[in-house]
Amino acid sequence: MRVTQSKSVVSQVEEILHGRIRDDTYPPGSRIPSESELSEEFGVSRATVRTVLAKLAATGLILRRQGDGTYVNSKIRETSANFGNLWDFVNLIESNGYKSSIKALSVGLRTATEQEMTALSIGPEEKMLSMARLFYADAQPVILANNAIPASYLCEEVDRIDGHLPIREILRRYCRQEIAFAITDIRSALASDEIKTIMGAGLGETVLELQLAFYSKDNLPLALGVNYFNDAILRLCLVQAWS
Amino acid sequence: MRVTQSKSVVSQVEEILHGRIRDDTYPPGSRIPSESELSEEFGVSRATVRTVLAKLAATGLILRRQGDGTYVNSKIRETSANFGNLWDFVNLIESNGYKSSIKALSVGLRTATEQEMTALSIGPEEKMLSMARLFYADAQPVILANNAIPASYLCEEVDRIDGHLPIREILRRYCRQEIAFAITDIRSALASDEIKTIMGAGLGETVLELQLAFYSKDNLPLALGVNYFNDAILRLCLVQAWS
DNA sequence: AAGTGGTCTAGACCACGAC
DNA sequence: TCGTGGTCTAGACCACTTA
Repeated sequence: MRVTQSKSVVSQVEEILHGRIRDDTYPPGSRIPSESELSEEFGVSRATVRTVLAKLAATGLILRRQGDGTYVNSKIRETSANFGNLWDFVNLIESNGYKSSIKALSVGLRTATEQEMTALSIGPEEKMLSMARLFYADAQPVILANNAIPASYLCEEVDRIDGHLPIREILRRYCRQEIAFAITDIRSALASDEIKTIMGAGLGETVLELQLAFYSKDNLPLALGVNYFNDAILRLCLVQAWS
Repeated sequence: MRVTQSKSVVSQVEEILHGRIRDDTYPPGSRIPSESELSEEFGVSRATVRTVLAKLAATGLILRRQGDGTYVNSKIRETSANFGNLWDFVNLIESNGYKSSIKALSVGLRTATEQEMTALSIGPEEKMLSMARLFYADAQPVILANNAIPASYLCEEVDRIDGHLPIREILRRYCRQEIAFAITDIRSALASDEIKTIMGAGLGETVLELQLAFYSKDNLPLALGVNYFNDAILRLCLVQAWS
């Protein structure tokens, strides 16, 4: 396998090894080649290989034992949610074993709420781009996602916006902004009548409420979100790994 | 500041920089010295400095901009929970601005439940060390934590166990096992009467239920936990950062 | 004793942003 | 243009596990 210059060497090697774990070239519980063997195979330095293996170990996908070797974690399915892709709902739904789809309920401008004015440090005259979307697991609605972006960030007309895109992609395309970090509050809540109507049968008495704030590298607040999550159907699953 | 050989150079530099952010030597929003300046100050290579800065950036504590510099993230309080220490409840309670304390409700042996036998791949004759503990924020109980460890892992007498220690420390001291990774399911639930009785006033209708499984580097399941979390009082807050 | 991962160095070159 | 962070290399030495 040769490595080209278009993407970074690290991310290329990462994709290859990730793929080998996914397709059982390296089966669960098995030992994968040593750092020196991998660095020789890919024609890269051992430091580069170590960077990749450290990333995979951080997600819990592999376990490393000094003096012994590196093993594929048999307790973690490749598909299971981990911290990095946790709020990637499409991925989350599919890793729960369903087919995912998105329905855009509404996309449009409105005035900012009190809460938004505080969180985004904007004035009362400022408009917000507000989006409501419903994520389905097979035919069952499981996540109601409300997101809002200050309209001043928009570089394009509102009616050109594709309501099916993830928030990260919307900010990238229509605002030319990149998310650097996000802060999430996780709460439990009683399912309101409105949510029960929208989410339909298969909803328990309670839902998970995820309150999100997205920021740029310049510490600029880019967007706010409130997501209602039907945890009777979907598992919200986190993996933590320590070195 | 000289660096000794007792701990790793990386962790020493990390502690120093972390401390400087905590005590406002590097105030929120300010630019911190460049990689070369830091490597010169500490007498370590630039690679070592980069390892430290990558760790801090992964927790969202600093923001790095190529061609510009490295800045202290003003949106993240040093004390706020991040992924690495998320299930460190003492830390979590104190980062919410309370004084934390722990009450051990019960510590003892019992037979394994069906669920535990499946999750731990053990037989019906196997005993479990079961612990119930209550975490307080000031005088208010906020987390009810139930943990169970297969009794076969124990190296010491049950009555010598200190019920106030965190699960990681209990496994270390009394079982000589180290946690390598953990899998958590987050759910919302109605507060049962039993929980209402234990947690008392200040509890909402719903609670967060955190179901945990801890594993060793050998992929051995070490312990299971079910935690009930009063999210009316305590914020469960996650920070994610992308490179 | 041999092989594994863990730590650290010194230096090269590149991409990007501010001035 | 200059200084910043981003990427990658080659190699040294150590700690640990296994045989």
